Amino acid sequence: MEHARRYHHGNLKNALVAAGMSILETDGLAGLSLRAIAARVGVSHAAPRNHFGTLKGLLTAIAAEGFRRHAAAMRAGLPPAADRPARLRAAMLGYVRFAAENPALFALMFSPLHCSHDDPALTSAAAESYGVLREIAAGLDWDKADAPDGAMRTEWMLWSLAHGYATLSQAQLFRTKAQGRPILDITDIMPAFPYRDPAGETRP
Amino acid sequence: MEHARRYHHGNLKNALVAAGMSILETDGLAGLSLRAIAARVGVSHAAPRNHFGTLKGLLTAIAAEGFRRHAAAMRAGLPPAADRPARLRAAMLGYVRFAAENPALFALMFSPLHCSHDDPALTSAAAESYGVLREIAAGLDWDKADAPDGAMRTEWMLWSLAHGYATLSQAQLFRTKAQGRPILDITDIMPAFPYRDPAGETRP
DNA sequence: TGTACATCAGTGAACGCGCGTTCACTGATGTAC
DNA sequence: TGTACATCAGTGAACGCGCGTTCACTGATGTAC
Repeated sequence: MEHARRYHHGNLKNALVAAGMSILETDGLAGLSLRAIAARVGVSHAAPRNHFGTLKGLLTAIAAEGFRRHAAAMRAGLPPAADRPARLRAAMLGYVRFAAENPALFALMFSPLHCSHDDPALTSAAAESYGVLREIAAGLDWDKADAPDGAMRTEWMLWSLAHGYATLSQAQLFRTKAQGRPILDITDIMPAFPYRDPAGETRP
Repeated sequence: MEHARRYHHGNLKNALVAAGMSILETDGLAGLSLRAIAARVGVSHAAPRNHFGTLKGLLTAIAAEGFRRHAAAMRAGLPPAADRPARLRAAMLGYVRFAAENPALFALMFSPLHCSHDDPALTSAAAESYGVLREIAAGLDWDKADAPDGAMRTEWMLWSLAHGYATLSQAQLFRTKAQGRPILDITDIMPAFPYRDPAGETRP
């Protein structure tokens, strides 16, 4: 079979999302137009409508895939469950590394201008990322761990730290003037939270 | 004098920045075009060129003004210097409140797509905000305070926490599913850092 | 196994829009003498 | 105090572009009988 151009693509929906990812890598968020995505796949720019309705729908699907990869990236480097402080560090590093390696995708994922954050597929994909930190956060000891919604506070605290660090280092606004070198990684600004229950080796 | 439309505006540079602010409030970041800004002032859309060169120059100036207001907002609610833990809380709350009240401006300020983060005027305005946290961070005690670049780590840690929280709460992606209510404010996710040197009342 | 037909997933042309930039120009301002 | 002139800060028209959407259409697929 000659692999000839067929009228029906067969897997256009996924292909469009993949093309979007590829454009984000090469041209950044500014180049991510409906026409550019369709062209990358080699399809009429009216075609995406059948699968995503509007541009925002397509961008939202790309962002959702971004969250899935984000979660996977965080999980990828996790050491065995026994050493929980090491797992915490690895997850935070994974969060930041993903943002650094996929800046445009990362920006898209959190941009309400580009995608619909109330889309169920997007929120459930985002929950995958969230879930990683939720696991990590369980049993972590600090002064607000016993307050109402303690577990939720812990998750938010870690998430905010990672997200803020990732965003700010990308903006490159706040490097030290004195020596012009940035802080090396996020673990340098993480308080040393001990874990307290069963499995924990404790000293981070 | 009839206040007639004069050929020369007299204060166009500032007027354009102010118009930009106003558009950000009413129409958001998506509505912030050169033509829209010029129209708001009542001037030809070629006029801004004389003062800002390109659109990006104008947006950068708006972002710089944003940082100045951001710094002012953080300083506004600060209690007297004696109660340092209270000052810390107030500064962090101010950071987040500013972002919540000016979401579009806040997004612009940190968007490399829209403004030039290497512009000297912008970085120096940003340093004003940074300076507030630097003050607050001095003398704060935690386990990395004595590490190399301890002061810088402290600033970054606070800044990341505030920025991450501000951004994530705007995205509205990560509210608790269980009860659907968000964490109330950033102090709920701040570790209780004591201060340790002279003026500190210590217990936060 | 064949045929009719509904449905689906594409095409390609056209629409209208708002955008940032450029350009020749003109009105106003300020300075030198 | 008056005049010439350079400089500055606007105008408005035109340019060309890429955008998302719409629409009538057509080729392919799948299902009923």
